[in-house]
Amino acid sequence: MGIKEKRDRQKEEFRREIIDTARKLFIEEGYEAFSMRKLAQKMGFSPTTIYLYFKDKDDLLFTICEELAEQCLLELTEIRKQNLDPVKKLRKALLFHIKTGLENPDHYKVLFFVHPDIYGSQTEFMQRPSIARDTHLAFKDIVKECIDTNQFIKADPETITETFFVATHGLIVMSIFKSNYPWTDRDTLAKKLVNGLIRGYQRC
Amino acid sequence: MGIKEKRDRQKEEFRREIIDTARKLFIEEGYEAFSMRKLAQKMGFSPTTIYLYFKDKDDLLFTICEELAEQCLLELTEIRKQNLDPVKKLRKALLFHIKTGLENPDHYKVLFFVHPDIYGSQTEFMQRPSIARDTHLAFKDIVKECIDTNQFIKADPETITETFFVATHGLIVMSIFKSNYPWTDRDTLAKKLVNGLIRGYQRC
DNA sequence: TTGATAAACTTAACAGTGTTAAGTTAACTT
DNA sequence: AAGTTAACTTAACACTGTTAAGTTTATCAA
Repeated sequence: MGIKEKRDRQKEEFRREIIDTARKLFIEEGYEAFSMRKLAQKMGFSPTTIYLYFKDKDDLLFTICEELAEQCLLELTEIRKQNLDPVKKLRKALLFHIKTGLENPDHYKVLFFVHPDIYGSQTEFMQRPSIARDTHLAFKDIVKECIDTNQFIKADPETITETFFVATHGLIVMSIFKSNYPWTDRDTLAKKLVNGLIRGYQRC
Repeated sequence: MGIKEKRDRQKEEFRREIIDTARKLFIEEGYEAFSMRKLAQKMGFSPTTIYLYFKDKDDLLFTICEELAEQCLLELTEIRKQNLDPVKKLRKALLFHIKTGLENPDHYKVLFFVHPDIYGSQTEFMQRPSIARDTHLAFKDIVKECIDTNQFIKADPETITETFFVATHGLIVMSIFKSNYPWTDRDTLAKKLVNGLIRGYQRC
């Protein structure tokens, strides 16, 4: 059965080639201008061929974005391991989230604005392994540390995690979609937002 | 010149009819399913007719959304007038922003996710009158009040306004685009977010 | 080596989209 | 009544994602 395995590997390689070309096109042309036909042309294949490797456009785009999310998770795991004050870890993690979003606007758009229901309900999200789930859990663990060491006021870690997440998400999304906003320098605003939020939950 | 005025009025009325039908279709079918051709069919006209009244699709959709934004501004002005503690006013205003966004997801989507650069740069935004500008200024004024009465720490009102805005924006956007998120009850999260943020900027 | 089988890929089409140039009909003015 | 202008339509362009059906190519057994 050596030949079948070889074919499988070749198929896997071609899949990779599609992903890589798509990512390039996607970054070059941006979210709105990307199309399956353009991708096919760039690869020298007919558009239909791609459908033999990916269910549909969303499936392909999502695969690309999950690969980026994987890199983020790695960085986040790195921060968690550091021997730092949990609050400082949280600040780092939140600022990293913002930085990654701003540096990869197209990926971020796909990750949050196509396929509205890919992860399903909360239970489905938590049961099925995914990078998004692991990222969420990593964030939540840092928040938990802040609460357990009495640096944060007593509250539900899940709620606080979600609060932090939507806030930083808002900054990223606003910056990506309204290129002239915010008017305050983005780094300054990011710091103000993160510090403000943290202070809001810190014991004083 | 009575006849010309009459025609102008009729034209204005027809414009209104388009807006009203479009809004209905838009709310019924949602952001993704709306199309100029469907609208034209619903009105019993050819698609091209609409282009005699609106420059393009974005122009039409934006008109609809600005009308909703106008209602929001009215409510916001109402809150400002109330004889309340400025911090309480700010809390009310922010919660109202969230409420309006969640109750009008389709309008909110158009307002923030089509036509990325309609308002131009900061100077352009501040010079040209628009509902968006007035809303921003109303928010900023409440923030200013909080700082001037020494309830908030000393900081640039513009920066704090933007911080608050992007945070609440994030909650709305996340709720709209990911129907299964957040998992924490939306009202609870809205309160936690707003209270947390305010506490982060309050003197203690 | 030949014929059958299966995989890989393409053609052509469907059903849409926003938008515009050119043409037609209807209304008003002189 | 003839000319002008405004209102509206037809037909087309240039796209989009997606699929059913057909063709080519490669692998395998006889």
